Amino acid sequence: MNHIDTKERILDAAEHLFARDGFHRTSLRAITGEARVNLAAVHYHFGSKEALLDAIFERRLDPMNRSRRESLEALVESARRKGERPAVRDALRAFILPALSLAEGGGGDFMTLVGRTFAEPDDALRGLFMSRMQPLFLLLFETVAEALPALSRETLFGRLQFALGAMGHTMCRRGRFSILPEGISPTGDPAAQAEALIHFVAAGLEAP
Amino acid sequence: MNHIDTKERILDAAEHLFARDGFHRTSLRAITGEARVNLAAVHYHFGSKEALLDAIFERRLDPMNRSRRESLEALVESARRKGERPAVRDALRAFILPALSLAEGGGGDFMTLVGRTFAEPDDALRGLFMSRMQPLFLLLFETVAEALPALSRETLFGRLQFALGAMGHTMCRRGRFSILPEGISPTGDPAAQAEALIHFVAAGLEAP
DNA sequence: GTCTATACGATGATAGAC
DNA sequence: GTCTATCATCGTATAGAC
Repeated sequence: MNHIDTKERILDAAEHLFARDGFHRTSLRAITGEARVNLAAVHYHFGSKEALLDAIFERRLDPMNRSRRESLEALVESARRKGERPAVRDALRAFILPALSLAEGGGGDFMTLVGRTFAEPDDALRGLFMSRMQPLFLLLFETVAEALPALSRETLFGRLQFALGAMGHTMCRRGRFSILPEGISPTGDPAAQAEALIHFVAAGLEAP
Repeated sequence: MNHIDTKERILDAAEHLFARDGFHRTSLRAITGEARVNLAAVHYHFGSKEALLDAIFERRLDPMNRSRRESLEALVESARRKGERPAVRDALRAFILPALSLAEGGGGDFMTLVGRTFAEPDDALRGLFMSRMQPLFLLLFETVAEALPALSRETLFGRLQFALGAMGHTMCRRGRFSILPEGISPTGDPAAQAEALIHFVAAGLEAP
């Protein structure tokens, strides 16, 4: 009867260790050790190490993306009612703020894991993440296309790739900077950093 | 007497396979198989799988970064002589064009590997790359700081992180797009894509 | 249905013969 | 310098206890 506890304990331990050490460097034995379950429980409940990662995504990403979708659709609808175009910044905010909320509400490990997986060299792992993100990326693309009708779809697509790269890298590093010029102590405020990111990306997308 | 050939053959095979399959998914046995050398030769010549990756970086990254450094220093010097400020776009070009040249001149595998490592979740691997890049990143920071004196150093540092994220992600993916909206067939011209990237990033850095 | 014990092939690393 | 042999550890698979 404690199979739910077992699954949740495995998910919690794996989320924490995958975020801290990366997928490939985390062994199933480390996960089952931290979760205090048997090694074979992972394969019984999830099937494989990769499927365990997928289950982590399912648990947190799907609800977060539903919230993002609702915000984006409300933004487009509201702009249409007023006969205006949606603002690029509002579209970016609808995409970024749910991630910020999750990160500040105890889901910091997960957001680090998301950023790492978006930048993942291993296409099999990246595919797990991207297949859940693709519909939302397409919606973001169409929303920004409405906001910036002067850009060709090809140009906008290229710029959105750059924008996602900047956003993914920011989420992935989450304040862990590798290079620090003399006298720089970066702000630790995630909300301010999110606004700076939105400002940067919006300027790039809106470039002539 | 063929130890030089052995080292070079291992480096070539490892560069190719690390770029194609990623570091963790490439086994030493696959590398030594392709290079047609004994498994233990890797540890004799390089010491470990990680040290092999580091040797790959040393072989290509150090010459490329010397070229970047010369371009950046020439840019700053030329602007000072004319009593002007360097242009953000020129600084970005000095940084990006050597990578583009290498990619188009047969070093495509290496540039893919660089992009992958910049986005690498494993801090040990990422550190190998970052320690070689740090001096150049600092020079890029100081150059852009001269180009944009109105920005505080904290603001500029944050924006440069976003910019490096966009650049790294672009190099990492190198035309392999995961999401393609209806009717989009992205340009395959690397030079045009590099200019679009410079345009995007410059707009973000120069935002008010 | 849940969970455990145990074993399998492959991996990175190492020691020592030549 | 090069090679063979060997090691601990990895993800995975399965048989069987409760």
